[in-house]
Amino acid sequence: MPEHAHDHNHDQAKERFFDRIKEQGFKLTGKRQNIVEILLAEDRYISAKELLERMKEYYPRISFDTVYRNLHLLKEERLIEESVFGDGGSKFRITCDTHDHHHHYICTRCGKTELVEGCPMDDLGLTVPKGFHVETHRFEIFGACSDCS
Amino acid sequence: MPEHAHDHNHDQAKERFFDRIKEQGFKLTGKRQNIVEILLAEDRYISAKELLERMKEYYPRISFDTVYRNLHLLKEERLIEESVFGDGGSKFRITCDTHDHHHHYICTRCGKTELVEGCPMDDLGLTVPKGFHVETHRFEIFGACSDCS
DNA sequence: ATCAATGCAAACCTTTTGCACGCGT
DNA sequence: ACGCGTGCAAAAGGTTTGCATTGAT
Repeated sequence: MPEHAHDHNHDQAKERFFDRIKEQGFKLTGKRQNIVEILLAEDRYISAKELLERMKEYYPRISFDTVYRNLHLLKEERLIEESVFGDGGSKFRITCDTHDHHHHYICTRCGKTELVEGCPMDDLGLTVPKGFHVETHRFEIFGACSDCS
Repeated sequence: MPEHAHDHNHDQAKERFFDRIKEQGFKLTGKRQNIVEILLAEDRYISAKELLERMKEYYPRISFDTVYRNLHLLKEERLIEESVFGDGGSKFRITCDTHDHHHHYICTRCGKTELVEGCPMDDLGLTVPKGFHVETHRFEIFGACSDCS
């Protein structure tokens, strides 16, 4: 893959996210663009706090409420994913649109992720207890990535 | 199983938990006993808030700090388990000592659990990414139990 | 021009901490 | 008697909300 191909894919992905926002009837504001850009460039789980700090570069007056409101909106639209880390705080990452349903290896140091192959709900041959109605599940593998080891 | 057998097992289990606390050099205070008793009787995930309310029956002056301090201690000693629910708040349940490592079906309404047979880390045949050092994992299945459906 | 999005401030909820007193050992 | 455990009060941290203003369409 040529070196500039990555940036091209990156821009393509960005436009796809922007289109999704507009299609859903939400305004494509600078802050929303900025959130998508940051999450897309980082490609890892980052906290609302870190996101806020990064956004202050372009929007010095931005505050937590705007960040959270947009994160909730983007999550509703399934453009980003949320995970509650060990310390109880949430972090967010851009949705990997390469796969539909998936799970992650998550680096607890830097938030970087790798896809898990398969899903325990499909592959584990589970016997769901009688009368139990499954709604959601959570499968996450935490540890240190190769860079952070 | 005769009707009183359950209570007998229950008392046996209770004593085992109390012994564990003493063995580790911690004082067996009334509040610690009460927490174990409540969690043992409930046999489901309950929040610090609910626990506090229940304990007020016996200890009207008890406050959150004591509840949390004891929950942390009991969790350190692996006598209880913690799970972060969808709303971001933690809930706690007595450790099922019947199995060592395990996962749960968890009712999001009442907190009741059922054991999951097997563990995705063992049974999924995972190929851990090169350089990734696995430390912990989380696998939980949420839904409505037969009582709450 | 319209109505959603934002900034500000304040509230909210869960959880944690410092300190002096009380209780299990 | 000793020192951990507890209550109180206050703070911390992350997240949410009401309201007036700004800005994308």
